[in-house]
Amino acid sequence: MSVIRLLVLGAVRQHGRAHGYQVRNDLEYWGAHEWSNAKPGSIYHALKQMAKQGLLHAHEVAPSTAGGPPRTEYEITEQGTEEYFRLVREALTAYDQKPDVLSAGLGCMVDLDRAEVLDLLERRVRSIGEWRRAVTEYYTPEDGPGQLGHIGEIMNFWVHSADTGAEWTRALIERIRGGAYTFRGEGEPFVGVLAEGEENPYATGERHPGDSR
Amino acid sequence: MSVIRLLVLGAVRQHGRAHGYQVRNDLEYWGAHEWSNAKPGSIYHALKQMAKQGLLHAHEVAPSTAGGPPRTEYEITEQGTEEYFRLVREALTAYDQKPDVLSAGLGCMVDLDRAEVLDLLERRVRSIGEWRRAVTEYYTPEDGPGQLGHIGEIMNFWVHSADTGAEWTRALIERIRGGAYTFRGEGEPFVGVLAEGEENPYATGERHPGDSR
DNA sequence: CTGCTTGTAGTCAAGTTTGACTAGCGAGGG
DNA sequence: CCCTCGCTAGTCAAACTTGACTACAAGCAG
Repeated sequence: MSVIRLLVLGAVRQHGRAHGYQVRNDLEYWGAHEWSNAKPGSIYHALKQMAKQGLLHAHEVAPSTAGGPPRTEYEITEQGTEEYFRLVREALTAYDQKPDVLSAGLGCMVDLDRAEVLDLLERRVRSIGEWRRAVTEYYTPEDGPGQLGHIGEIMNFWVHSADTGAEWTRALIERIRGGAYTFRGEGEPFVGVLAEGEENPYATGERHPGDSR
Repeated sequence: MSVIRLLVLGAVRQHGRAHGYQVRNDLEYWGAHEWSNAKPGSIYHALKQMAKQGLLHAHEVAPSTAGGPPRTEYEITEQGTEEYFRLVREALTAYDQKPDVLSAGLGCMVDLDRAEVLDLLERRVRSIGEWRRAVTEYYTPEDGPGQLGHIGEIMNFWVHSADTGAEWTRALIERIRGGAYTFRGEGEPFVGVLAEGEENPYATGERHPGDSR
């Protein structure tokens, strides 16, 4: 499960056709540089790699309109779209303690039907429950939990995270069931990418890592 | 902040002298393969890299006593010990939304004084608070939070994680203040590594990734 | 005593991530 | 007019991670 791939596919897909810098800006707009490893190097690498694997189609394109080196534009292929949906579904369902995966899934969930998202999130809650049961059974010695010493705090922390994660997911399910947000097939979708030249209202003000000095 | 480095340094340090497979087993004992990227490749790589950097001293040692290729034993150097403490402190203090970092910090916290750990955890709570303030101010548009659409759920999720994380940390502080666990200088330390040949009671039963088939 | 499985110990190539670096263009100051 | 700054757009080497693979020894089934 690569978060970067999911995010990049999602960004390219919403644009129809996008170059690397656009993707990079979208991810910043989503705040992805804060909660995932969405750095320029990773983004450009993911684009190239997925183009090589046929998930994206690369158009070698004109020298950029606004200075800088020539840029390549990408379009998502049918295969890429399939992979995209597979990744979104997985991100919403699987509990792997990686918060970035869920975050990315949340950003992309409106590309699915409301009903399916609800189903996936229900699954998520169940899978958290199963995980919790497995862990607590496994790491609870017969002679009481004291055996583990401070190492037990690690287990305690996991379990706490799982519980609060499940609780949050249930609340999200209620919000979505209650009609929040606009999902696939429900009319005008929420615009989650920046148009060409549009400025990012959530720009961090931090310098781009690519900038020298 | 490399979790692997922290874990590996911690394991080698507790043993005094350890070879790769021992470290690998300790990390499994701690459950680290579940909540971090502690795979054999990463572990051996970290050992070699840190040896190259002078954090560990490598003894090219006899062919293994129990089959398999000859093994190298490692000892932590003074520089490595410094780095170890730096990493533990950082892991306990910094809030970077990476649960594996905190987990590793918890596993190693007893190598510090009780008072210092309490101080570090208090800082952690404060730093979560600051982070929360920054995020909520930043990502709350003037015209109400509805602006963000479903993207707002990502922020919501972060903030929820931060809040429950702070709550858990406060509870941990209380447990430690209340006398739980044995910290540095408080007598017989909890044995957190497996002796040579000791079996791991928490072995996953899953096959080692290194095993063929 | 042959072949098969299990356990010990580690290597390797391929893929990914990181952080620093390059390079073109326009705006604005001096 | 020249020079620097900041923005656009991307590259690159070095480090790290992954998952599959190697190799040796002991146990044991037939």
